[in-house]
Parts: sequence; structure tokens; C-alpha cells
Amino acid sequence: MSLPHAILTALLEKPSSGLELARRFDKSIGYFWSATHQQIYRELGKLEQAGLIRALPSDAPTRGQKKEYEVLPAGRAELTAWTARAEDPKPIRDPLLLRMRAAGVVGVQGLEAELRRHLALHRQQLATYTEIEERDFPPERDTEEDRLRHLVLGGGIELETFWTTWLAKALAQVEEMTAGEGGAPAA
Amino acid sequence: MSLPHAILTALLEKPSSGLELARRFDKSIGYFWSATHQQIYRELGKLEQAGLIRALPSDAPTRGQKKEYEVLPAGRAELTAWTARAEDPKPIRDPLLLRMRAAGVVGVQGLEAELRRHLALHRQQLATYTEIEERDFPPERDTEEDRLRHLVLGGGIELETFWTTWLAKALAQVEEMTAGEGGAPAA
DNA sequence: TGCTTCATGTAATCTGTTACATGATTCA
DNA sequence: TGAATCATGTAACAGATTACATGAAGCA
Repeated sequence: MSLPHAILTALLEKPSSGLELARRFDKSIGYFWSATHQQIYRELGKLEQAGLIRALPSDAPTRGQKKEYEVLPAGRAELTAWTARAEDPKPIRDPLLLRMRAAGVVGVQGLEAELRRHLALHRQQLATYTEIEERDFPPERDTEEDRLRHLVLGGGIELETFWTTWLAKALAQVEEMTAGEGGAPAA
Repeated sequence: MSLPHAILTALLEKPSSGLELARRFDKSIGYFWSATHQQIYRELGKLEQAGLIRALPSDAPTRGQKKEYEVLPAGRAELTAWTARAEDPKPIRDPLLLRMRAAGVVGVQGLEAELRRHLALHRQQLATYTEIEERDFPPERDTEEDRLRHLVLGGGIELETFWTTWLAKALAQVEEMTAGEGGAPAA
């Protein structure tokens, strides 16, 4: 139930069309809530139906034509309420951790390459975030919005830092295993 | 595409019925891949259809009767292949980070309580993992499977550690904001 | 005119969630 | 017998993914 709120937030920051939103979901907002353009169009339809947003009146509202949306008061109210609503964190659900566990049962062949690849991807993501931090958040930030955005970005940076250090450690151990024996589980 | 592999892994560790699997998904495997019993039953049906697992022949295979499954060679092969398959990490998708961002736009009222609640939940989860580590992983572990399982658990511990420290920091800043002003965004 | 890009959308499918139905077993 | 629990399952829906369809605008 977070996609509609992600869209409301993005639209409050700046009224946009569906495709513009999709592009912003590839950056900025998308760094912690991803969505495809199909999801976005569908959700825009629902939000409009529900009276939380409306299309800006324009000359040509047909297919293939740009269609911009803005948030209505009801939409802002819903977003405000959601900010304070009790919602439990979801349990961890990570395919890579699961694969490590599976490797314990069927052997570690091929796992090393995957760990290496993931490590590279996370390092890259970490570099991207760090760049953004240096560019957008100079030491003297003052507005509340800036501080919250910086906190969120900091969360992303620390998460990627966790993954790079954990993957490096895991890789070292798996390398040892692969070197040591044929790859069959030792149990 | 991870649920079938989670089930294969669990069944290789120990042939089980649907409900037994569901229970194990509330512990152990479920610490990094959760699933409800409905998902599990549906998936067991598919896996059996596909010839990756089979029901252990028993006297009474009716409704309400326990039905145990074991992994067939094709299932083990599929799991082995999956372990080495290239699969990119999914982008971060976290509702709490999103809510912080939304709070930057509509104000931080009510957010503090949620942060506090999440902090408590993550601390509890961290304590649970740490207990398991102390109980199940004494210093002299030797089999490959043990080492991999310990790595996975370590990942969970470090993830929860990240959340507790990040949430504590976020909470401190949001407290400051709530104390300072009425809660309206400062932009 | 035809190619490319921008933009909106439909359809099908898969995954996950919630609520409920039903049979078997145990034990008071 | 009747209540509680164990166990398997159905149904309906919500959310996410993938592939494809279609129209508009710019430009060579």
C-alpha cells in the first residue's frame, strides 16, 4: 500500500505526467521505492477516480498526449495520515541470502561469481549515493525537508555499505571453500 | 521466483508436509524468506506437477490427512542451477524511508511514534538473532553448511544492527524538529 | 513519406494476502 | 458427544512484472 503514497509525494514535490513520474522513479524517489510506468499509470487512474489527484485541465487530453496531474486537498490529507499510521516493518526477504542457504545444501559451485557480481553492483550503487550526497547536501543544510531527505539518503548509503562489507566477507569464505574442495557440501 | 527454491531447500533439509513447512517458514528459513501456508500449498502443487518433488506414498492421501513431500533429482538439479544463476539484486523498496520523505513534504506529525515503534521491533529482532547465534553457532563450527548458515545469520544481524542505529539517529533528529516547531514543513 | 522518440495505455500472468471452508484427530 | 487443534485446501483479491498496442510530434 505504498505506491499511491509514493506518487502523492512525488506529485506534491512537482505536478507531473505519468512518464515524468516514471523517470523520477528511476532516480530520486526510485532509490527507495521503485515502480514501472505501467504501475504508475494504473495507480494514477485509481487516485484520480478516488478524488485524491486531478488532471490539470489542458487543451488536448487524448491518448499520446501529455497529461499532467496535481494533488487535491484530499490527497494531501491522505498522505499526512499515512505518515503517522502504524505499519509494521516487513520481514527480510532476500533471494541472495536464500541462495547462500541453498548452497549449503547443494554445494557452492557458481555462487562465487554471483557474489562477485553483486558486490560490484552494490559498490556502484554506493558510489552513486555518495556522489548525490556530496552534490546535494553540503554541510550547511537548514530546512526540515532537506534534513529528512538527507536522513533517507544516509539510510541508503548505510544499507549499501552493509552489503558491500558483508558480501566481501562472504566472498572470502566462499573462495576458501571453492579452493579447498570440489564444491560438494561437506556435511 | 524464489519461493519454489526456498521450498526445495527446506525439503532437502528435511522432507515435510505443507503445515510443517509453514511452521519452519516462521523460524529459520523464514528469517530471510517469509511465506504463508496458502502460498506454500499452492507452490507445493506446482512443484509436484512439474516433477520436482513428490508426495511420499502413504496410506491415506485425503483432505485433512498429513501429506509429506520429498525432493526428486530434477528438483535438486533445479536448485543447484538456481544457486549459480545470474539474478540482479532488487532495488531498495522500503515504506519507512518513503514515509520519511513524505514527512518532508506534509510535516512530521506522528512520525516520531512510528520511528520509536520500529526501533523497538528491530531491537527485538536483533536480540532474537543474537540469541540464535549464541545457541547454534559456537566458535568451532566446521562443516561448509554451518559456515554458510552462519554467514546468512550474520547478514541478518548486521541488517538489524543497521536499522537500530539508523532509526536511533533519525529519531533524534525528528524529536528535535517536533520540539522546535508545530510540525509544518519548514520549506 | 518513413523513422524515431515521446507518451499513454491494455492484457496476461505471476506473486502475495486475506478470509473462509472442511476433514481428521485428540482428549475431556 | 463436543470442543480444540491439526491439517489441507478454495476463492477472491491486491500488487507487481512483462509484453505488447497505439497515437502524437519532430525531423530527415
